[in-house]
Amino acid sequence: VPNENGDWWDAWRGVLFATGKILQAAEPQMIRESGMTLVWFDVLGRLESAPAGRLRIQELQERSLFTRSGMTRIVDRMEAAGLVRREAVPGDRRGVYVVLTDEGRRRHVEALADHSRVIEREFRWRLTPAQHTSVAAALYQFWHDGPAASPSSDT
Amino acid sequence: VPNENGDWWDAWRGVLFATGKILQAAEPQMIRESGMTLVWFDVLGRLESAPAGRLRIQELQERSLFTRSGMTRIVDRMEAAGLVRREAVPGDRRGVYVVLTDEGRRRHVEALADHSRVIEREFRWRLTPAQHTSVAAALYQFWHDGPAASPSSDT
DNA sequence: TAAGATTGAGTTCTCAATCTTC
DNA sequence: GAAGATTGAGAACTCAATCTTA
Repeated sequence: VPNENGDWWDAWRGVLFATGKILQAAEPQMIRESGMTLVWFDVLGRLESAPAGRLRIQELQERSLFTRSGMTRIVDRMEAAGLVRREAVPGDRRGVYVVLTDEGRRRHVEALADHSRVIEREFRWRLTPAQHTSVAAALYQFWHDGPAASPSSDT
Repeated sequence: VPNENGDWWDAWRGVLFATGKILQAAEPQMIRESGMTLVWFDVLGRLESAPAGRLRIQELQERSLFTRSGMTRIVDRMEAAGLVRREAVPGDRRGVYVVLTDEGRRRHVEALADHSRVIEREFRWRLTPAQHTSVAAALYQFWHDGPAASPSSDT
C-alpha cells in the first residue's frame, strides 16, 4: 500500500529504513572491531562532545538515541570496563558526574574511525553529493540541539 | 567536532538522529494507544504487505527493522495475543508460515492510523514539501526492495 | 515534597546449542 | 550434512519502588 500519505510518508519511510538497515550492519561490526555496542559508543560520543567532558546520569539518559531507561546500569558496565568513571558533583551530593577515562577516550577514537568506515561503505556511496547536501539540510534540525525551527518556504 | 567528514556525515547524522528522536516519541505512544510495540507493528506491516499475507519466520527475521534475533519468541507472543497464527508449509514440514488473523489485520489498521498521526506531528511539519520530496528520493532505495542501485549524477 | 540516582522484579533480547526434516 | 525453527542460559532493557540529599 504505497504512497497513501504522500511524499512526507515516503520521506519518513526512507529515514526509518535507512537507519534500520545501516545499523543492522554497523552494530555487529562495532562489537567485532571495537568490542562495544552502539549504546556505549553513543555514550562515549556524548561525553566527548560535552562542555567539560562530563555529564550527569540523567543528561546521558536524555541524550541517548538508543535507550529510554537504565542508564545507571549502562554506566555501571562501562565503568567496570574502564571507559568512564563516576565523580562527585561539588555542592550536590545527590548527583554524579560521568567522566571519560583516558582509556575511554582512546577507545572512542578507535571506534569512531571504524564506525565511519562502515557508514561510508553502507551509506555514502548510495547517495549523490547533491543528495548528501539536501538530506543534511533537511534533517539538520534533528541533531542540532534545540526544539527545531518551523519550516518557511525552502527550495 | 562537527563536519570532519563532510556532507555525507552530516546527512547520516541527520538520518540517525531523526529516527532516534521520532521513535522515542512514537514507541510510548504506540504502546499506550495501540497496546503493541513497534516490533509487533513492524511484523504486522510485513505480513500485511507480503504476497499472500504470510511469511516464514526467517523471512520476518530478515525484514525486521528492530530486531536481529528471537523472531520465534516474538511470534509466540503475538500468537498468544491473537494477532497471528502459525500454519504448516505444504511440502516442507520444517517450515512455518506466520499468517495474519482477522484480529491482527484490524489491530494493524488501527495502529497504523495512530502511528501516522504521530509521524505527522513529529516529522511532517518540520520539513518543507520540497524537502519531503528530496529526502524521499534520496532514501527511496533503502526501503524499496533490492540491493540498491548506484548513484549516477542526480541534482 | 521534589530531584537525582539506584535497585528489584519481570520481560525481552541475543547467541549458541539442539531438534526435526530436507 | 544443511536448512528451518525452537530452546536454554545469560545479558540487557523497562517500569515502578526505594533511598539519599536538596
